[in-house]
Amino acid sequence: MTGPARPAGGQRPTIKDVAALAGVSKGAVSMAFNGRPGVSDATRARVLAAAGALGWEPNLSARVLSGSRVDTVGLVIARPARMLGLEPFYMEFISGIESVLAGRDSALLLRLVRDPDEEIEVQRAWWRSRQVSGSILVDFRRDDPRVAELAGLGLPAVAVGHPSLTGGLPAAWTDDAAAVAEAVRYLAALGHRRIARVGGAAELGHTAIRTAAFEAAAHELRLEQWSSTDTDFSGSQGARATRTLLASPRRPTAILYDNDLMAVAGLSVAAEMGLSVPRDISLLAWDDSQLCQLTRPKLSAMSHDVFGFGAEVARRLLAVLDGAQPQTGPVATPVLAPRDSTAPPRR
Amino acid sequence: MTGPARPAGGQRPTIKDVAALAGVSKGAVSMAFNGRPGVSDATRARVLAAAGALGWEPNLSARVLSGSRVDTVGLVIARPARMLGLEPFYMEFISGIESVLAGRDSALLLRLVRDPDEEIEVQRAWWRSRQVSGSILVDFRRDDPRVAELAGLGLPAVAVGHPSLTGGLPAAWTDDAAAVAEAVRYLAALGHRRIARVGGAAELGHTAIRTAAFEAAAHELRLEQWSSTDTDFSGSQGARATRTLLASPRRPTAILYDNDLMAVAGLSVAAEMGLSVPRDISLLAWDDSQLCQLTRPKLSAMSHDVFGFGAEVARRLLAVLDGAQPQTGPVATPVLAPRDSTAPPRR
DNA sequence: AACCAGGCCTGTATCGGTTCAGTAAATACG
DNA sequence: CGTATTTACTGAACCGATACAGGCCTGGTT
Repeated sequence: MTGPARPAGGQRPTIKDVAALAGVSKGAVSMAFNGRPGVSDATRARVLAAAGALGWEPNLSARVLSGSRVDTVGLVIARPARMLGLEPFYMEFISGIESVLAGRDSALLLRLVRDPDEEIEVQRAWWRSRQVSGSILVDFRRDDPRVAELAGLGLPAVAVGHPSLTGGLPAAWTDDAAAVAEAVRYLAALGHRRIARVGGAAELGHTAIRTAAFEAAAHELRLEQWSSTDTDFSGSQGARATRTLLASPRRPTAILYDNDLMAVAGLSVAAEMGLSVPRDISLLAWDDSQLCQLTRPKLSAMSHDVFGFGAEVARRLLAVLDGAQPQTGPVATPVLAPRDSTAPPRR
Repeated sequence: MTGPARPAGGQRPTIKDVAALAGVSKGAVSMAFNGRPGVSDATRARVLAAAGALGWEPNLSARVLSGSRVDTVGLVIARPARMLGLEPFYMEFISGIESVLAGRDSALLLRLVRDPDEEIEVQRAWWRSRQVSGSILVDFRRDDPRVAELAGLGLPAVAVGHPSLTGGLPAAWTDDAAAVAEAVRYLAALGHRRIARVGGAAELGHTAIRTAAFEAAAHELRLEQWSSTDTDFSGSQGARATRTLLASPRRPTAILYDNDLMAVAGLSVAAEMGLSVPRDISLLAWDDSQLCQLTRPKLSAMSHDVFGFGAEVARRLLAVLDGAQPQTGPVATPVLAPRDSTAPPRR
């Protein structure tokens, strides 16, 4: 006994089936289901019952096609896959984005690519084919080609990065310059006069910003010696850079890292070279993921709320999609979380 | 001087605009653009030129609606956000999935939720509204409600988990039982007679499988003493479990962990308690992300190719979507990567 | 010269929704 | 009680693509 209302196996029901079962027109089903006025309470109830019975949910494509707003947010990350696995940053950032999107029935379309040009291709295709209603852009470079390209496209976007990098796009960023300055001042206040920094990827704009801020702070505090090295953010390069620093004739007494992972690597290099942390060398991490509290000694770090950062970025993008005035501004500045890997230098 | 072919600001061109510019009908544009026969080479060239000039890309929704196959793959991860940030596993797994999807112009729709019931809701909505053409399911539990639910829906899926957990769904898994057995045999061969295990989340099926395999191996090898503790995979719980173990009167001489993070945590607990690794206690990690090589001593680990695992799962799902016979079977078994955290026990 | 076969292209139906003008019935008003 | 207003709903147009039946050439056969 096959009910005529339920189409044959595998077939998903359409609005027509629901309309037939409820004994109304397609239009009425649409109004009822979307909570629009124009149908009586009784009819609305009948429609919802019919939809429930058939397990009907409006076809998203059809909905989008007929002009409804549906928010799918795009995120493209352009870093080598191997590098991503270990970066706690992104997963937490994504979690934050999701926490906001979930409440709005929006979804995150994620794509990992190799380089910025490929990202542009993806963003362009997504936008033109209407797969996304807006995008979140990360990892800006100096003179980032995405700025002009995406602005030209008209793709609504929120950029994660300092305005000096993100052009006219609505942006959100952490004040890394201030954070670096705080970090250096803290180390200097402990008495350190020779401070090194193991930075991130040279091509990324925020690395340059931090490097400049580091130099400025070093000058201002009249440090005896300082240096910045660039890496690819990986643990192995962090280790290598640390090894070089610690093997130099007048080695630094403190090192500032651009992420947690490299600081962890630095910790074992110090051990490997027979140096005690923080007695012989102070280490200061960046991001402050859980990792920092799992090492021995626990890592002091510049700490920020990555989850909240992601959430805020998502909120701003949704606001843009709602047609609100784009909000551009910094989010909370990373603050120092002093733990056991920093101390005054031995004299 | 506004060309009539280019619609006003912000408006994305449609197939109609392209047709007009190329001086042909919509149908011809469709054929030309999709490489179908029925148009002359000259016309095809004109159409492609027009499309390029306008920056036209077919509207995905319209395409899907009119019956074309477009693959969007869904992935829902049901774990607390805080736990995800530090799990290198997922990012690498996702990278692997992406590496395959990218070649097929498919995208990954990602959603993070709190619990399996919420996941079912999401999957159901995605499928019914045709947002995804298939899904990848992870983190199976005993009697997982998703099996029946999604099979009933008819959602094409590939399950990541042992068939004893994934019901009739096409599945891919690592042979954790064999890997645990190898781990225990290795430790026993080194001379360890008291071995403990710090396991993952009790509710996850693969944790149960590993626990059972651990017990079986312990029996088989007539170990003097063994125990398994469950955790939530977090570093802090890994540390706590380790502390308890090492503080017990007849403490184990070797500990096997269910992920890298907890092993790292274990390492610092050992240090904190004045125990030397591997002289006083051997530690063996699981997954073998980059992290294992950044600690001191370097962590021995059960190593597997998470990136490749993700890629294989994606390949199997795409095969299912292509209508091929679903492929169910294990992927490569984790193998031992001995490093510096395991050694014969002190006598 | 008449006919047929392809090749190339147009026109229209279709997918599954939303929207809106229009209509019929119910209610309000004078 | 007749007319204006409101409410509840229908039917058709439309979104932007694809698919397919059919029309018009051109060239080859008989």
